[in-house]
Amino acid sequence: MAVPAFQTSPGMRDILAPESARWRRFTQVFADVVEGAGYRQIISPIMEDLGVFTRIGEATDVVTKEMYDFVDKGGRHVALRPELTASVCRAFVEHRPVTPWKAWYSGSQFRYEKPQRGRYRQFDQVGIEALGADDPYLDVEVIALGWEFYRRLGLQQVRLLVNSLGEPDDRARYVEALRAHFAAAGDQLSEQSRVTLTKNPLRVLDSKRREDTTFVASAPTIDEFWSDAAAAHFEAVRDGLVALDIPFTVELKLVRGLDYYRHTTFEFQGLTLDSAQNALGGGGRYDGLVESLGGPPTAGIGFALGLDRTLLACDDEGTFPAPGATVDAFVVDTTGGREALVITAELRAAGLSADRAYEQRSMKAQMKAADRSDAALSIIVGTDELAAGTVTVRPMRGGEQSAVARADMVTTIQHLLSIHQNTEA
RNA sequence: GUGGGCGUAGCUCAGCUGGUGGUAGCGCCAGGUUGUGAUCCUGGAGGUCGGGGGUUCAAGUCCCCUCGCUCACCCCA
Repeated sequence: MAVPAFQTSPGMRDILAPESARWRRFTQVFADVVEGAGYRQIISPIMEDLGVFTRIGEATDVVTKEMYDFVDKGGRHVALRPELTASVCRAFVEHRPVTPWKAWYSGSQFRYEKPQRGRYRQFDQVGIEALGADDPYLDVEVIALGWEFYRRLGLQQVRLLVNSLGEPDDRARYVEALRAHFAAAGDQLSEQSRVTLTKNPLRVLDSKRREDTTFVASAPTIDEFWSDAAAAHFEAVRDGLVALDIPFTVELKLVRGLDYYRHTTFEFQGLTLDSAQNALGGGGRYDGLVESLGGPPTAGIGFALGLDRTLLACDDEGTFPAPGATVDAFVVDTTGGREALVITAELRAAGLSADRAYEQRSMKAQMKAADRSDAALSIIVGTDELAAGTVTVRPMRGGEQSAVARADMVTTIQHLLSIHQNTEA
């Protein structure tokens, strides 16, 4: 038997440069936006007790069939986090920070699903959560930060959908109305939707099957069931969005997949992504989730934005490209490599980025490597330079090369780089 | 989880109805240029044709299984 060629597990992958640098920048841009609004980072464990996530809702697919759960060696039933809102609420209960508590996060999450483009078993999201404030204008702030993030990435083709699921009682009455409506359709409804109806009538609204479209279209809408308080809350949210000039569409049949939402829900759709995976991100208000995790009654709202799909949208719009990698200086040494070792260390100590070649390759090969590194300068050391105590500094993007005394090398290079930057700017 | 499509060098791909030695481009390495990259020329390395089994005188090409990717459903980021 030959040695097996290992591959990543299904739905999981390696992110190599330059895409990895793009991921890093993605998170950095997000952090800049939300830190500027008073949100502070939380780094939580990648797995939790299973119970933390079952509070998301026993009827959600995320809990019932997509959980990466197992029993560890201590007999604890744990799960890789399928989302981060529940973890953040668990942390809130555990640490009881002063409210309003505003946190942001980034990281991998796991759902055991059949992989598809833009849908992986290990996927990355960035998000924010604001706990302890029941204020419709906080809803607006949260939505606005998501909107601003897309703007910073350069995305234009994003649509914001908003809805309100009302208060728990409103929602319960609406669910009953939906159940009656779809039940009346009998077996004209698709078989799968009839199954969904028994578990979670709300999600029948999400069906994309042709048999269901007329019944979905004629279904009652949530606005008929809003209490006065719920209607007022949603009215304030819409008014706030208008005040901030954020365009939105009220979508009364917008049903998010997680059961804990009440009042405001919203979703950002990528208009260039015409596949079924067009949700770039979404969120909503989840007053009550903290309580279900053993904490005091606490209001909460937040969102999560998917990294993969957002980057696909960026690709489509030709924005936020992967940054190119470059280096200040590449050291070419034909005297054995010892000089290159010392010179790169000296340059790095001076705060410059420096790379070099290995294995004593030919000068031509080393120059080729210098070119490939996209270095601004190459620093050449041959037997002549070694004897004279100099190095040859060669600009790689045009200009004359020159001999420089070793003692003046760093300052000369710093000078050349600053000139170079000025001419490029 | 269900169904459709695909799987040939590091990458992008030729390979017609199974028939004599598996393409090409890019990339990589070396030489042309006894110290100078990005251009040009020449040469070279690199392939279990995803894996396994079967049909056949003969399989990259047909059949079955399997793995992976992809699209739709489901669901969602």
